[in-house]
Amino acid sequence: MDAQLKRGVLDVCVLAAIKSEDSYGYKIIKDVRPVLELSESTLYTILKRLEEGKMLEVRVALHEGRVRKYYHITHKGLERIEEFKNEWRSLMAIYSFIEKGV
Amino acid sequence: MDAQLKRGVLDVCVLAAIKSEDSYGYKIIKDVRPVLELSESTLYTILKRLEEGKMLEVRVALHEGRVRKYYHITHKGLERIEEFKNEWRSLMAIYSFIEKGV
DNA sequence: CTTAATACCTCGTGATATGATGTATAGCGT
DNA sequence: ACGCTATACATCATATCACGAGGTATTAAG
Repeated sequence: MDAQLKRGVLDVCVLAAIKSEDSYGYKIIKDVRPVLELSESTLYTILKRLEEGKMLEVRVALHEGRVRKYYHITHKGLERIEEFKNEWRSLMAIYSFIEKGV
Repeated sequence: MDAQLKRGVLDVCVLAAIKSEDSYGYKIIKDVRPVLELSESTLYTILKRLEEGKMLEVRVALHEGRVRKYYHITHKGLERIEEFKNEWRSLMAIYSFIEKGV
């Protein structure tokens, strides 16, 4: 998929991936990949950004000798998802415009 | 609308605006604005990029003493629009993912 | 003469996706 | 013991791109 088109949806996809259950980087990648390819460097950049933006909270845990960072979505993160759903309506209008032309 | 979400659709919107009839910068802005806000600096940047990418061709004309640059879509430009329509299908799948979560 | 509309353009900045690269552990086959 | 793969994290340099700020020039209206 076009890199530019990804930009608007990647953040929200990551939030959606942790919405119903806390998750960690490696698992998020596996969950999101079937619907949208993303690299590790991209994911960890996004997670950091979302944390700075208070969209999620981090909790470190040990799992079979390895460190895992579990991410939990915040109220603000949930709001971001709702905001995207509203933007989707605008996107539908844009699609109509592209289909029909002027 | 979110700046990041725009990135994937702006180019195609401009192409759609000249698809059925040749147009020029100032008019393109007026035509696209109702569906998607864009500034002049953005539009002219996009037009230059699309020209470099052979998506459109330019023709200079005089209109009531003022210079106008008319843009005409190329075969490649039309292909770009079709490509977007395919990407739209992926985008729908992504939307479902965001709605449902994991 | 001033203001608004038409019509073009450039430059610097901030945001951000990604490949390359690095670190470390667990488990499995040979 | 050794190598390989999967798991799991992270950083940095680079390229792309939307946009505000600013610039030039003509026409028409007030």
